[in-house]
Amino acid sequence: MDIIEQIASIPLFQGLPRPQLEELAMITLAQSVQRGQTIFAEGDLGTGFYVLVSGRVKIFKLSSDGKEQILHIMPPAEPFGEVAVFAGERFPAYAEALEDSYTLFFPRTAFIDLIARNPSLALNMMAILARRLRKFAVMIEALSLKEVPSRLATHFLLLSGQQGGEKSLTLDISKNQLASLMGTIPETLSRILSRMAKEGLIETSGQRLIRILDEAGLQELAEGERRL
Amino acid sequence: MDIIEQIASIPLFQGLPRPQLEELAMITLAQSVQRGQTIFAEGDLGTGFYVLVSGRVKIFKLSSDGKEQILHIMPPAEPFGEVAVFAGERFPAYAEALEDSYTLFFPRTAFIDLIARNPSLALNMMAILARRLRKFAVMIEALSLKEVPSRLATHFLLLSGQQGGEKSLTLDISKNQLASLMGTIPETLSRILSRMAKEGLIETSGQRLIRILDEAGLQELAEGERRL
DNA sequence: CGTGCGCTTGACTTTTTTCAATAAAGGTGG
DNA sequence: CCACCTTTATTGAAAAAAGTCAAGCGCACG
Repeated sequence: MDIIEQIASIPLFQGLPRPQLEELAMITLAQSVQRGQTIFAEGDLGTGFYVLVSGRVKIFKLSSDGKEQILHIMPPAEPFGEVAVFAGERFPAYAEALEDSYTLFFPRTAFIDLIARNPSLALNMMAILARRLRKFAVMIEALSLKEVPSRLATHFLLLSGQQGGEKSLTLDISKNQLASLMGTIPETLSRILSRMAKEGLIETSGQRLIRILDEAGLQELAEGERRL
Repeated sequence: MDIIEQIASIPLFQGLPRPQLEELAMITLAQSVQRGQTIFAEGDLGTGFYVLVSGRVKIFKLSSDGKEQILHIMPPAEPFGEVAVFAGERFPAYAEALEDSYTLFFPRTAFIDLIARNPSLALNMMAILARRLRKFAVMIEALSLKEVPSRLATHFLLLSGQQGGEKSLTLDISKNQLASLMGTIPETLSRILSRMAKEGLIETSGQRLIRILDEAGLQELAEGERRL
């Protein structure tokens, strides 16, 4: 697949006329990154942003004692690092490839220039930023209002919802990473999972498969009306 | 002050040519809200967004058991509710006036229309969204990485930094609300404040004045290198 | 077939919350 | 301006939740 096609298939660029896609292709830098490799670090100069074409990337913050808090796990087709382009010059978090990945890099100035000439691109971009804000608001609520079992139940229900009500969930990250995403540590996560299983809410098979057995029960947990 | 001047003084609309300011003024709805009054509720249809002209507004989420998590305290000149305009049709949180306030309301369709014709407005809007994302990322980090004393220390240092290194801070919200902002409860906040005072890190006078006595000590707390 | 990393489990400590009672502040109306 | 009343803040004791440290298991990978 050539670069223009790749660009055209990114939701962010949906609706852009052909000539501007070509223009984008001219300024794009294709980049392969290996699993575990850092794409950018917090504080780095943000001279542009990335779009993930294939693979998976985690965006995270690091505390002074080295613990990491995952902010996003980026699936393909999502832009990342774009906040630096609009809000300031420095990246506010780290980005690291979880798998061998392939990204496109868009330099800041050329991109801003393009936006200035293309309202539909601007609207796409704003929709993406707004959606992300919404997701963060949910995360903040979850982190601060609820205990870990509630957060976890919320997360499972959300995943299940995203997968069309599917009762069998495949975690796409390790439990260590899930713990970080939930704002806790692996030990606590592990204990809570086994308590959930003991109460017949879920069933785990292998280390990445989770089956929801009692959706209503999880719902109660999520809302704090029940405890383990 | 007439509406056009009010609009022109809002950073979001910086750089808009006069005719478009006039256009905006035509579609704007001025609105007074009293302290304690709800401006919109989570789930309400977002037919537009607001800009705060005077007063203060809190944006918050409510858990099923009624506890609230404050997401923002909006100062004058800031837009709010704009996420609904770009990401979907429903407001993702509640907005309530903390003081008697005065807002301008901008209907969604007319605003999107204007953006489509005005790149600089689009860029302003993106900068605001991006800045907000950045702030949320910091909040998520704080909520999940640190214990309450660290979060509080971080918050004080941040406030002090915003006020140009000023050592005397005036809280612009009640301690109940500060507790919610820190993701904890008033009792815990109260205990931690008194421990901070006992250790000579801060000094409180009245219920809204805090003086930083030992900045380096707060710094250590914030970074988890010290405990109370 | 062993080594390593991720995951689990147990005992213990620390932190935070809960519940309840009291104290202080701020605003209101006399 | 004061007394009252509501709201907001503080404090104590006990319970619960989460984190730390340490040890052990198991599966994947070389």
